[in-house]
This record gives sequence, C-alpha cells and structure tokens, in this order.
Amino acid sequence: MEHLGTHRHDDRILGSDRGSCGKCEIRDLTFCSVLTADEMERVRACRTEVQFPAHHAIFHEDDEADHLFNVTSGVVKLYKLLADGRRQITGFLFAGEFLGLAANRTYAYTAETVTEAKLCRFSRRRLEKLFDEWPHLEKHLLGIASSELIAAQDQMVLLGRKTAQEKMASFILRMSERAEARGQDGNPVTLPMSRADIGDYLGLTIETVSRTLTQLRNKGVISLVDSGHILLSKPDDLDDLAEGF
Amino acid sequence: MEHLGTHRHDDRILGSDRGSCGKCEIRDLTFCSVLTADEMERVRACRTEVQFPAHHAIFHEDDEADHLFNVTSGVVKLYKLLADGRRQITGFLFAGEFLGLAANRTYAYTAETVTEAKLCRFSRRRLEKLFDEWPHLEKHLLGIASSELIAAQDQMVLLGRKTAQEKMASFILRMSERAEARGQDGNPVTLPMSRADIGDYLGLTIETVSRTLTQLRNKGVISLVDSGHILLSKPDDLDDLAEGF
DNA sequence: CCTGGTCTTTGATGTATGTCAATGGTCGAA
DNA sequence: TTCGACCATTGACATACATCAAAGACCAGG
Repeated sequence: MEHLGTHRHDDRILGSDRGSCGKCEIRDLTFCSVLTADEMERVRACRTEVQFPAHHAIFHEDDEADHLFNVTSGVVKLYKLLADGRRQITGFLFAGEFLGLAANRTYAYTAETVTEAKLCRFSRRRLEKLFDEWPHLEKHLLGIASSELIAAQDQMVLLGRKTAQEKMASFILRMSERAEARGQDGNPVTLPMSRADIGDYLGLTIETVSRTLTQLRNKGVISLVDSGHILLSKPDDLDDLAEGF
Repeated sequence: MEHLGTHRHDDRILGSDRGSCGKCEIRDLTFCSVLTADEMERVRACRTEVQFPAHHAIFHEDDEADHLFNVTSGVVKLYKLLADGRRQITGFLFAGEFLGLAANRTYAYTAETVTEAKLCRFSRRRLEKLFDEWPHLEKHLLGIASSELIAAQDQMVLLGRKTAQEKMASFILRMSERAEARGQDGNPVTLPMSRADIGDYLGLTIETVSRTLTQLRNKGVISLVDSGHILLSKPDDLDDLAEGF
C-alpha cells in the first residue's frame, strides 16, 4: 500500500511534549475552543503531538481508525485511490482543521502531509468517551461534519459541472479565503501543493492545471509570482470566471 | 428561482395525521429507531407528515432552513445550480433517509421529489432542543453525517476520476445495494429518475448516459427491461467495470 | 560551480464526451 | 384508436481535455 515513496513507520513522535495546550496558538481554530480549562486538561491526557516531514503518510485508507487528529501546523491532503492508481484528493487541511471522522472502524481515505506538519493525535476510543460526557463537544463536531458536507457538495458541483478554468479560478479563490480565515494574507495566495496534487483535487491533469494557470495569467486576472505563489490581480474577474460568467 | 416547472406553494400537507408514528413501517431505517417510546411521543409533537407529487420542490437553496425531513416513501433528489443553469445533483434519497442538515441558517441545496413522496417534516428549532436533551440522538446524527461524508468522498472519486462507463456501472450497483438495504429486490434495479437526473448526478449528459447504457447492454452485463428497470445479467462483471478493470 | 533529479511549462496530437439534430417509444387524453 | 407531448435513443460532428513528448526551471548534493 506504499505510494509515491512515502513512509509511515518512523512517526517522529514528539512524545514528551504533552504540556503545550495552554500555549496552543491555534486553539481558537479547533474544537478545543469549546472546552473549559478542566475539560482541556482531560483532553490533553489522551493527546500526543506528532510531527511528520513533507510527503509522509499519516494513515492509510482501510487502516484501523484508532486516532483522530487536529492539524496544528503545515498542510495535509486526503485522498482515495482507484485500483489502477488514479487518485482523487478529497480535501486539503490546514492548521486548526480536524480529520479522522470515520463511519466504520477503518479510515475511508489516506491522509498524507503536503508540507512538514504537526498534528495533535487523540486516541479515538478515549476521546469518544469524552464526547459521551460532554454533549456540547459532540454538538460542535456535528457542526464541523455539517460544514464539511456542504463543502463536499460544492466540490461535487466543481468536479461534475465546471470547466477547467472555472475549477482553477474556484480553487485559487477558495485557498485565498481559507488563508484569510486563518488570519493569513489571502493575496498573494500560497499554494503549497504540487500541480499533480491540484490536478488530483480538481479532476484534471498536471498539464491542464499548468495551461489553465497561464491562460488566467494571459487574461491578466492573476500573476504567477513563482510556482507556489499567485497574485490575484483582478479578484472580481476571477470570481466571475469561477462561476462561469 | 422556479425551475423546470416545479411549484412550492401548495404543500398538500396531510395536517391531521400526526398519530401514525406507531405504525411507521420504516422507523428502523430512520433516526427514530434510537428513540424510546416516551421520546417518540415528544418527537411526534414537532412533526407533520407532508406529501408531494412527482417533480415538486420541497425547499430551495438559500431558503430559511426551518425544517428537517425524513423521507418516508418515494424518492427525493438534492441539487445545486450554477448561474447559467448547469445542475449538479448531490444525492438521491429514499425511504428512511434524512435531509436538511445545514451549517448556516439556510439550506445549501434544493430538494425536489423525483416520484410522488411523503416526508416527516420536523420543526428544526424544536427538534434541536430535543437534541440538546438527548445526546444519544445527536450522536446518532453525527454518525449519519459521517456516513454521508464518506459517501460524498466516494462521489468525488466518481466525478473526478471515473470514465462514463465506470460512472454508470458504479451508479447501477449503488442503486441495487441501496434497494437491498431497504429490504427491496436489488435485481432488477429500479431507476425512478430520468436520464437527465442520472446525467446531472454523474457529471454526464443525457446522451452519454443513454449511450453508455447501451454499451453495457451490448457487452451483456445488463439488460434494459424498460427505461426505468435494469436487469443485472453479470453483476460481477459490472463490479469490475465500476472499478476500471 | 556543475550535475542529476524532480517539477513545471509548452507543444503536437488523440479521444472521450459534449453538442446539435433527428428518429423512435411510451403514455395519457380525447 | 389516434394524437400530442415528453423522454430516450441513435447518429454526425465538434471540442475540451488527456496523452505523449520535449524543453526549460529549480534545487540539493557533490
């Protein structure tokens, strides 16, 4: 089940560091924001902070779903593979975002780092016990799941009905919005993932992603600072392109 | 916001019938299955059973999300529209299935009947109060949301990375499985929706749906009993086609 | 500073699916 | 039964995107 030279055994767990929740800079972005100090303390007890280098698997599809995660820094991608290797990335996750929700006992997708990343890893079994005790936490999680469902539906519209140009424009804008939601600068946009990842997220090939970006540049709506940074020269025009005007 | 000759004002509410939960034939398929008799009684109080003819809007995208629904009979589709009328159907719902989860105050999609359909309509405000009282119900709903998320991810793989033939094969098999999950016969499969609906669900045109079905028939893996009924002649071969073998 | 490898961009060509158009079925109403 | 409307099927053609191929960029290691 290894893919593209990623590894999983050497987890590089920062085992000793269990005490940093108090200083957590992104707590407001996570479900921890709804916890009281006492509750935080008990959550901390089932938590380990783990760190991975770039392009490193966190877990694989069909692995036992023993853990839930919060991304604390870096970028993570989720994907599913078809038998012949075709890949669909179902999401990119940034600091503060949650992963690991599984309907069954196993993960439904593979999670892999895009950049170097740190995550809070929770024992699923122990965290679920806390859910039972604290309905407000479970409620918050239902809210997260609902939001993700709506995002998934938007992505279905994109994949099923948008052109390459509309897909790229939508993607760039979404990345910009999400950066701003995290308090970062949304313009220029940082795209930490490769063209292959973008293609596998948008249902396109590497070449089409690249060509579409140069088309957008030629139209004057964006500038390519470098391959990972895009300047939105005419955000409103880009908005129109994303919706098919 | 009217679309394709659908209407919404004449809801045809079967207002007087609030007493049938006890006889509900599909209770085991719904979240009601986790309720005690006492709890059922209180849920019933915020419930109305509504009935709609085929091709009738239940609610529209951006409407105030005042209600949640359980489909009790018939088939419902959910979709989103682009500005120029392109449509992506994000799901078909059958008896026992739940709709209305919304992250914000408004619905994120339009819901419309495919066939004549009956639904249990709940006041969202009142039902959410009950969620607060009964964490086990909220937990169950989180499970539903998680399952839907996983189904959404599968659909992204289909939309982004599968060929027309793989899409059709996957769709037919999924409909068959879901019929069986409801205790109905999975072979022949009943497809109550039009070719246009199938196309808008799979990210294809009407013509491609039709052509792909005749391809599958010419391969001998299915027979077209009539336009709404498909006999799976070689289910295993269809399985292979769905995964790209 | 070179060098090899990886990633991105660009070009030439192919093809799956979309578009446009016509025919054929089916079903309800008269 | 016949008619009309609607939907599904089939055909001819167009095209957006994929595939195949090559040529830059960029970067880490020697």
